[in-house]
Amino acid sequence: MKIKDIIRKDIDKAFKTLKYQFNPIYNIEIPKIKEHGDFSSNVALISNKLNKIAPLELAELLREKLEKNKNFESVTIAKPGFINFVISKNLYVDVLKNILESGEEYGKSDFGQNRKILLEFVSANPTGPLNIVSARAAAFGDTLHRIMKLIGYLPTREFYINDAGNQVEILAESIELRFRELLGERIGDMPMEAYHGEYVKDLASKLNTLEGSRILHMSEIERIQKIKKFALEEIHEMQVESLEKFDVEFDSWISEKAIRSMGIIEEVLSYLYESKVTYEKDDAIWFMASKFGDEKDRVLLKADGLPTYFVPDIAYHLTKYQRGYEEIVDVLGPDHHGYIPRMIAAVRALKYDENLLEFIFLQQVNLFNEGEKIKMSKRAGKIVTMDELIEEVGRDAARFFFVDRKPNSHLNFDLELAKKQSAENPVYYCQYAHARICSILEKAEKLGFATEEIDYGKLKKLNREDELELIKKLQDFQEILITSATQREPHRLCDYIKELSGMLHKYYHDCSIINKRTKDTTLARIYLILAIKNILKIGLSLLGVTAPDKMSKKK
RNA sequence: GCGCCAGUAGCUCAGCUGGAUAGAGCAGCAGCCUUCUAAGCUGCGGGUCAGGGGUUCGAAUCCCUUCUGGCGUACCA
Repeated sequence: MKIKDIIRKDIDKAFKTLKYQFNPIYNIEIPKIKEHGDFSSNVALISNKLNKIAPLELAELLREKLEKNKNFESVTIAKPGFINFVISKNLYVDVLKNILESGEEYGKSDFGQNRKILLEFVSANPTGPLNIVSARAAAFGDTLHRIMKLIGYLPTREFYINDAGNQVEILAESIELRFRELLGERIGDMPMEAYHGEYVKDLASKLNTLEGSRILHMSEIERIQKIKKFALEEIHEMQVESLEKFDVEFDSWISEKAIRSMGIIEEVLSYLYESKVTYEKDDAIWFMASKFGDEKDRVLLKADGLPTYFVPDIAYHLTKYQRGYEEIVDVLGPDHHGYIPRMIAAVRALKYDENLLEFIFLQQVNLFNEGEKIKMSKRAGKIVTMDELIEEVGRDAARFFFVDRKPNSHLNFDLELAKKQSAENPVYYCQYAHARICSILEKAEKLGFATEEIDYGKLKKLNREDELELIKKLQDFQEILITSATQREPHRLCDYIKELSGMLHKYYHDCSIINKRTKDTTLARIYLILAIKNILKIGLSLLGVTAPDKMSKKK
């Protein structure tokens, strides 16, 4: 049980003995200032309005009740009506014991109650290599997934492949042009709308190896079909490989083509027709999105009779509901927010619960090189790919860096800086903390301190203020996991790891852990850093970052 | 024009969903290696939380408004 939960229980109990109304939505937090105790609650302030009693008086009544509780060393009240707690050392010891006993399993909980959550992320167009934005999405989504899984949710990672649209046609045509060029034809300049990246040439060349010139003898339709199929497979494989390098896997790949062929589109359309929320105008079929909160109506079927992108997307979202997910999370790029109202409108029209559906926007990634912003354009072929990024800064740094900020903040990434100053990247700071502990443990082992069997009685020896602060920090880990998952803000975990690492580095400097003369204290300290190591390792692995035992020395 | 996101130290960003004296990391300056790795630690300077109103015991956080930046506003996907 978390310390905060223990305190909450005690406060609730104390409150019930008083004859006052109380507001259960109060906070328990770790105050910024040490003088305010280990933990602090605003329960008296919050409940103030429900009663005709001054918050300070109410706090005093509570204090009198809580003071007798053995969980607390002291309970005091402060200014407007805070109640501040200094907790008993037994609670600290319990925290450490718990971490050490659980080992790598620590952090596991049933908080999520096996709720089925769909996480859709990346979902990049199958028209080229994954770019930086996809890399951010991959790191974000995957970490969120790992955290959710650990705390008892049942999350599914899903990638939606837009393999049925116009852009695939254009890709195939681009490849064909490069292919003809390869065989000696003069093609002149590539059309504006074509894909210009080098990978198009690579694909053309591979196509040549596989098929040779015989595909030129096929009919136009047959040929484009052939190239499309080839390109989709190749690019899919390329993307999967990039993701693998990033240590990101998906549980489910859903193809737009498959959705189209499953009859769901027809299902959606006929439902909408029957609900009388469509009409015909200018030879097109429209959905009355404005009746469901969107700013205007949207086209479902174009004048040429083909569905817009919107329709398969509705169908896709329908499958999310039909598959029984209790929370549906779409992680989207910054340029898609305009389409949310229409998707919600569609969900409403289909009579599904829009509250299950949630959108997260990852803001754009601005790449800088030597202080200059790099313009990216997929079609023009000017693009820094995910592979290039991993190549340059490494997987650990890239993953950490992408998760280490709020999702809806823009991300400025200076490649040159990341390369030059890789040693100053926060990820090294955290990894070093882990490696540092390993090296202390190595020394301890050489000196004959056994760590296989832990004598929990020794933990009482931890008395230093920084040691208790460290334990306090450790006990916060589970809560960080929960808020990271429920708020969809895994950057909180990065912050936490950075802070814990900082505390460890400082502790290392202020206190020599191994001291042959005070064996018991040394053992207790070893147990403490073992617990820290455990948390660092778990935390880093949730981020997809390695926790090395050694760092090679900087020269 | 309308909509979404943002605006916090010179730079990059946190700020636990309304708490007490707003914090890190870079960059700058000054120190710390015979010791468990100096990829580290300590100290100093640096702020009108974009501006202005409001809500209340209490606001960087919530509401209104102005300004600035990014993105969106297709019978493209």
